[in-house]
Amino acid sequence: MKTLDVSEYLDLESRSLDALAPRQRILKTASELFYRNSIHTVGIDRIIAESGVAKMTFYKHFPSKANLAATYLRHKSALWFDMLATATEQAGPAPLDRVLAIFDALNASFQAPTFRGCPFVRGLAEFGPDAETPEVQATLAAYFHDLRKFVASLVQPLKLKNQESVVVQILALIQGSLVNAQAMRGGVEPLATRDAAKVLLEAAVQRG
Amino acid sequence: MKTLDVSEYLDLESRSLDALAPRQRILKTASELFYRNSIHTVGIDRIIAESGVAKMTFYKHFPSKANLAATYLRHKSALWFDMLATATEQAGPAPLDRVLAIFDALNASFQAPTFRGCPFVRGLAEFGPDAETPEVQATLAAYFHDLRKFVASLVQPLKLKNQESVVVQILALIQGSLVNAQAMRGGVEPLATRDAAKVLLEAAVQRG
DNA sequence: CGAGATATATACAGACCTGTATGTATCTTG
DNA sequence: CAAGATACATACAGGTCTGTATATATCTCG
Repeated sequence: MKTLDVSEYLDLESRSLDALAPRQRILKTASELFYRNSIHTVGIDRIIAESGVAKMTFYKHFPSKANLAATYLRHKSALWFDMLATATEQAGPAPLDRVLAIFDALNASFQAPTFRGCPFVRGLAEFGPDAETPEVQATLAAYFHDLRKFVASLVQPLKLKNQESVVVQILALIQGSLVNAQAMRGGVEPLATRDAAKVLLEAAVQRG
Repeated sequence: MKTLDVSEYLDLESRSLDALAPRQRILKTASELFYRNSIHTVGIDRIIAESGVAKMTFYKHFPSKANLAATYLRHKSALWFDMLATATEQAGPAPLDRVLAIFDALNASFQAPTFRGCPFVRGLAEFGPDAETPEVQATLAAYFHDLRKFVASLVQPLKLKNQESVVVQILALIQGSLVNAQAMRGGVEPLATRDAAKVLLEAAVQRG
């Protein structure tokens, strides 16, 4: 997992727009618009208008829209991994609890009225393999790589024989619960995927 | 599950382009372009050019691009449910086998070099709640509703106490394995989610 | 054959897109 | 205070987008 400078991203959420420097104001506005709608349906002009910034200022800070999109994704990734680290650490030392804390964190984020699914799955949908935006695609690939590494680091202490399979199962439950929450807002048993992860982990532990 | 006329969609895949009537030719071309890339990044002009059809002919058959997008999604839905029905029926009468057949079908489709993830998850990513395309959004909602009903109909014979939770778990594994396959092409244990479904179903049966 | 439907070719309107050019104001800092 | 960096406002170039208009050709079928 590459280290990432989160200083740029962390307090973007709490501060109000006009208390931020132009670059942060652009990033905050773009982040909300990109996530609420989609990247392709939000134009530079709208981001500039809503962030109250001049066009030249925008292009001084972000050389292209693709670079802004990649920065937005890195921003979301930093926030998400920060939340994951906090949640798993607070869950105590037991590996099982730490993995299950992921699903508690997910369920909490589903409650937000602004929840719109996983930014990275949605990014994959918009920027497929044929898209000519290498920075965006590299950012997406890095996220999925890092998430897998993170889950593996939580599962690793269990010393399971088939660790790779269990990691893939947990990842599937994570992504699947995100899709479920996005596709059927509320009409879904919130604890179901958490319970599933518990059953799978306990079964894997028993098998050794 | 609403009945759907699949006659328009079924043999679209096998026949060559110039053996099809204009409407089918447009739909086949659009389907491939939309799925390989995305809906927003493929323009009407490109679909017209590659399907070898005049612009007026296109707008005679499809009143708008949104209508074509919805038709594309219905096309994908019909193919997918048709494949699911075949796979589950061929799996025999045992409910467990029938559910697991879903994952065998999924793993088979992951092998195709044209695989690009779930068209409906990707559709959600492009057409969020704020998009002004009611036909597309209704088609997406119908798909997720139908998939849930389908899984429920497979689980129902098991007469489980917590059937709703098990259905949600299976759905999460389905969507999660689709995301995994799209995000980490090949670098994933193919049988992991199938095994997970088996463990979860057996545990649920034991609990009654 | 002949008429109506269907498909074709091409041009165009109007809106939106990303990115640049030009010039002015404000803010920081030595 | 003065100078350089930073941000502002506005206009514009060149491209793409969806959808329409106009006129011609081909195909079906009574």
